[in-house]
Amino acid sequence: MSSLKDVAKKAGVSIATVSRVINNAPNINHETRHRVQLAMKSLDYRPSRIAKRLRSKAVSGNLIGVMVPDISNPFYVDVLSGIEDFMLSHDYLIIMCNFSQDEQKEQLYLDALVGESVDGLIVAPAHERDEKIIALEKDNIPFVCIDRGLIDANTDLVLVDNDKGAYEAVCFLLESGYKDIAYVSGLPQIPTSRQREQGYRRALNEYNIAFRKDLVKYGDSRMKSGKLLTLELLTQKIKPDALFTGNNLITLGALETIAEMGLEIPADIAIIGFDDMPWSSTLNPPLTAVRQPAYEIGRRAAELLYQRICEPGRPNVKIVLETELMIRKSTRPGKTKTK
Amino acid sequence: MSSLKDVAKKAGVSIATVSRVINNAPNINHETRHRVQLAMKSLDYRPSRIAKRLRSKAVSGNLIGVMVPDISNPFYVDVLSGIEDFMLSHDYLIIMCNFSQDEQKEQLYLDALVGESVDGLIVAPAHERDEKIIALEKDNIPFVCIDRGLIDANTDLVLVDNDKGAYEAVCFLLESGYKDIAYVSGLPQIPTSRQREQGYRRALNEYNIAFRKDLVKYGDSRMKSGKLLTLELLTQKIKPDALFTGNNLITLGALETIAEMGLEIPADIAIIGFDDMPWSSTLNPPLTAVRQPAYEIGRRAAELLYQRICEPGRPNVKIVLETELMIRKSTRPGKTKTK
DNA sequence: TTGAAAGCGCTAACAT
DNA sequence: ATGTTAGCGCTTTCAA
Repeated sequence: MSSLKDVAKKAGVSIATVSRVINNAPNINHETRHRVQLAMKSLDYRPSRIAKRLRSKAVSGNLIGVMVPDISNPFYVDVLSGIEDFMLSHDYLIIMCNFSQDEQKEQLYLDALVGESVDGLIVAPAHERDEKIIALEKDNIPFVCIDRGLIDANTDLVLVDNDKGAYEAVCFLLESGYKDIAYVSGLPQIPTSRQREQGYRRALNEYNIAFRKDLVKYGDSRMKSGKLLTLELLTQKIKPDALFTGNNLITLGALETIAEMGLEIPADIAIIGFDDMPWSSTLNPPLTAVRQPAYEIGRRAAELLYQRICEPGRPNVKIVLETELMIRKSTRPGKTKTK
Repeated sequence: MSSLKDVAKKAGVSIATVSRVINNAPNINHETRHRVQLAMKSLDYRPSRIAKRLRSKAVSGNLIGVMVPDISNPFYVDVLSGIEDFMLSHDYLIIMCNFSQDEQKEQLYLDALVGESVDGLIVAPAHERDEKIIALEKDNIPFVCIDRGLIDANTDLVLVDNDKGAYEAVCFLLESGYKDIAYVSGLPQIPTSRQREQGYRRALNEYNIAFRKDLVKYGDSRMKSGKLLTLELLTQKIKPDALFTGNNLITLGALETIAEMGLEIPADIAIIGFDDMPWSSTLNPPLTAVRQPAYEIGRRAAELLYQRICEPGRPNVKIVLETELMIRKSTRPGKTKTK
């Protein structure tokens, strides 16, 4: 790899001049610039981003970190796409960290990211009291939270109205005549799990249906958990007639149990999932789901981070995006209030 | 952020000594080491990975780049997981680059990656004559290819026997009595697309079924393309009675068209997809698919890269993993040779 | 066992 | 309009 020095020598100028043409500073002789550019071409010069970052951290090092809890979750994949699209167009690279909802792994990654002198972070905190994330403020490294807010810190934040999304889904179920609606939750320490439960309860309440403990099951937020929890639900004495599943992976797991038990949707059991997926309509039957604008979340978060990097002092902003209930066929039609 | 200098001052030693305890060099006074460690703790010291990388590129900079053509494809997500799991345990960070099968984007990323002085790359080349990748050899940066080999270069390579996987799938279709089997392909310049077509043709040949041009459709490798191509296929004069789809996204698209046309699987049309997905069994009906060990591919590739970083001179190795036909319900049973 | 100092590739004063 | 130079935080001789 050739360096500034090599280019300078070849072009017969000082390294400062080369640096100037690279960052196209004003006041450069036209002919000089040309000569330098030629030298760069012929040497196949590519600037060292790390040297640049090491030298001047004020200015863009063009690298950010993204911490997601689960890369196998299509939701986060879409978020990542949104982040990547925005960042690429600003010459930023992304270090992807998949911390698997494991706080030790999270800390490992955080330290490494700091060591890389990233310009900023986009993070889905493990939970709302995640001091490891809060600590970033002390280190003065810009970050924006996605999906999950921090309780003791005022930060940039992009998420969705989980309570409302859940509320609408459960109301829809209730209006369709379902009464024994179960909620298959993810990890209760994750804010979204609880906000969605809140919406669920709010809907029940509104329709004067008593909340029943045995109809809510907590697990981790993965497919296997959804599968197991659903099995529990469908084999206990009081069986639900409808399932509200806490995220897309849980939904998939639930679907598997339902299929294995030979149950029909919606004849035997109805289901609405939180998170829509590109293939939701190809499921059996097409799945009714609460759609989060995942790509948009990512894109907005990236925008916010970029702004903050450029202008560290600006006030924090919280962006709440809307969910959308995608009504398909996993629920029996009809507004019959009688079950 | 505190630096070596800060720690050195606090511990009352030179920065060289601090560096030594960090890299636990031999010959350090026990008491000194302790003092330094204390200082590091109290200052919350985290080493600058970029300074390290800048200084000594021979030794591990602990950063690699991964270039995938499509992060929305669950196959690559699994590959990424495999890479990440291995690399994390070796203190490596991953810069994720999603080049979207766009060669300009690919070049952009490649340059940036070189600028980051990554220790190595894991790449799925855009096609088998991708000179941008081959050029990495000149720059002396280690890389291993996944999923797609390079034709003019001898490299480390991890992939699957695509020909065989396709062959088995199509044979299975043939044995089940299907005769007009279509192949919904991805981009023909991608080696896997062609290898899978090869397997398809080989099977046809074996069963004395003439290859028919109008039963093979090429598109890009995304869901929409699968959807469109399938629509073409199912509305043309000679309709196929079975579909062999070139990758998971294409499969999903095909499924969508089939559903929209109100066709039943396998009664009206059979389908086998290349690539299995975690939710294949929850599809309607459970999808028969050619499973690639994606996670394993990633893991092996990471291993290979790590080895090569440690021992640049070792001979190239090519790892060919086996596919597995996951027989489920998207195909009509029976060995009837009569259609 | 420890320290001093050079230098990795770059930017940003400061000179000229 | 261009050159000189001092670092950024680290590793690594070379000395002591």
